[in-house]
Amino acid sequence: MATSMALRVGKVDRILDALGDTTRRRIIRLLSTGPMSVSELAKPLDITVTAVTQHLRILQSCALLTSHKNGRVRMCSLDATGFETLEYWVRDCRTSWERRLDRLGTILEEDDT
Amino acid sequence: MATSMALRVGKVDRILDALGDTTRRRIIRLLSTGPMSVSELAKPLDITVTAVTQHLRILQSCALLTSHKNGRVRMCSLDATGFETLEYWVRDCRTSWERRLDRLGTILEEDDT
DNA sequence: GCCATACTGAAGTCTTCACTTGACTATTTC
DNA sequence: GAAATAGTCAAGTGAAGACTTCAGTATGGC
Repeated sequence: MATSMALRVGKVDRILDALGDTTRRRIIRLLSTGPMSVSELAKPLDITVTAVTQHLRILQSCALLTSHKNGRVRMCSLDATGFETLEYWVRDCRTSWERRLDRLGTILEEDDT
Repeated sequence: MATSMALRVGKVDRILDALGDTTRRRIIRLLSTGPMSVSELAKPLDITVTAVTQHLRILQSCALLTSHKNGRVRMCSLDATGFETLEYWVRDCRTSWERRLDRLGTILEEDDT
């Protein structure tokens, strides 16, 4: 990222930055089948537990994931909070210009490439 | 990205990769107020038109954006298709383990960090 | 207590990808 | 037709960040 970024990024930006990585998406897919520990995640992903921890921190910081440590084992599960935030954004994003289309649809016509 | 990636990525993966960039999100926010040309986008973003074109290609390849060239001017607008795909994914993702929580909620209890 | 297990932290490497520049191809206007 | 405008293409640069390794800190079992 050559752009400034990180300077006052909102919730949604942090969520989309987090989801913009293959490994983190794979973590989410794994967890959608049920809670898993750090090393249980590392195995199928075929990366070190350190790498997993780093991803967990990011996913947790934008409320896509929660974890609680039980003894020496950290158990991870998905967090609805972040997904709800994202869902609202996507819907807003879609409807905002669908409304515009409705308004204009009857008035204008399009030309194609 | 040090991971292999790009080897058989699905629609949603492409969408989330696209949205995982600040500039592309800013393009989407600009377009949510109405269609704009390439150079109209470049101005507020404060990057070259070349850079904008590159982002447009990516956004278009995952159906977040459509454009039609009218003379020498390319007009860009958002495309509902990609956003719908994403909305479904987010919802699925959320509900999949909310159902699990419902099933387990009455049976087990949690312990905290 | 001692060894194994489960994870965390700091520091370094290496790849990807966002952006630029410079040259080129339409279109529009005069 | 020349000049200006709008955009595209190819190639190169720089930085962000996804990994790794190695060392360190709990916790659990013997």
